[in-house]
Amino acid sequence: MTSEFVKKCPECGSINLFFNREKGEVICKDCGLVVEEKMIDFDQEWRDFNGDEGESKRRTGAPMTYTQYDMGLGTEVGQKADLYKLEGKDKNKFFRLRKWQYRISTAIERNLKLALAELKRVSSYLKLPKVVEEEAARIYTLAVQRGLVRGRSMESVVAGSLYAACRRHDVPRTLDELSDASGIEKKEVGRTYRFITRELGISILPSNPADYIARFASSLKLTAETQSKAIEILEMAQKSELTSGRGPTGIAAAALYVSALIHGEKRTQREVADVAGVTEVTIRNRYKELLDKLKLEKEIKKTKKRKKD
DNA sequence: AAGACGAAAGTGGTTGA
DNA sequence: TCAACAACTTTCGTCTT
Repeated sequence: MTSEFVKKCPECGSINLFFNREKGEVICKDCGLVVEEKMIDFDQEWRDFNGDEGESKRRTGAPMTYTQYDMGLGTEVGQKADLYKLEGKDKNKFFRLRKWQYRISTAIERNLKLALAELKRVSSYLKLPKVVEEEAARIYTLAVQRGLVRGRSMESVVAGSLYAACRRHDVPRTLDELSDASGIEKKEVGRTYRFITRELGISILPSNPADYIARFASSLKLTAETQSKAIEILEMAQKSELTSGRGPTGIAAAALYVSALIHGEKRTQREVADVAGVTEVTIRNRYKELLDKLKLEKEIKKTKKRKKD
């Protein structure tokens, strides 16, 4: 559909891409190829296309975006160099667009400034890495350009963008955490998230339970061994097809719970449930499934015996 | 007394007609 | 657009440690 979100380096296939904010470039960390450039300058206003009608250059997903940027229709509409290239109808269109740009740009600019401030606030509250913040800013900017904010609160779109950025960078935060940090209702965050990812054609892999383990484990002060055991359990669970369709956090929590039992670092279901943001019941269900399919009872009994000694 | 367990009813979201 | 459905939650009573 759209090529605005390059996921892999076309040269070497690496997914290790780096987004340089100042230069507005996406660079492949592995081979150094500039994958995308002139994408977004965050200090620049962008025009809104809502006013355009008919044969307008509405952004409907075709990768025209940056081409239009190159036509000089960004902030500085009306550079002489651009005028030379245009004649007749194009010229009229050019002026029409410039008028719109002028009229709307201040509103967009103000919106973006506010939004990016909010984004920074939430992001730092959640201690998110810089790349995620930048990705979120990029997503948000795209959303604004497409007029996706209309009818939604700015904050919720910010939260949705952040959530999407987290997912894309495998640093998942739960919807609850986003909700808590942004003050937006959980379901609203989820809804906007789905909406903008669909509209922008961003593909997101279903999040991997293993990504949650490290964070949960450290909240629970569990040892590294317990952690890696939990990941082991997760892998086995995945092979037994216990993971598909279930909430990743619940599975991660259950794996941690079991693994803690095995290593004699028992935590209550309540404790684990709290840090994972699920209920005890969910942990119990997952836990039971894990025991059923993965014959882990023995290992747990072993630790129990060892305790007696 | 606290934690673990499980049943039952409710919620919000997805799917397929 | 609506109903069926799966996953998850809430609530509550019972069992175990």
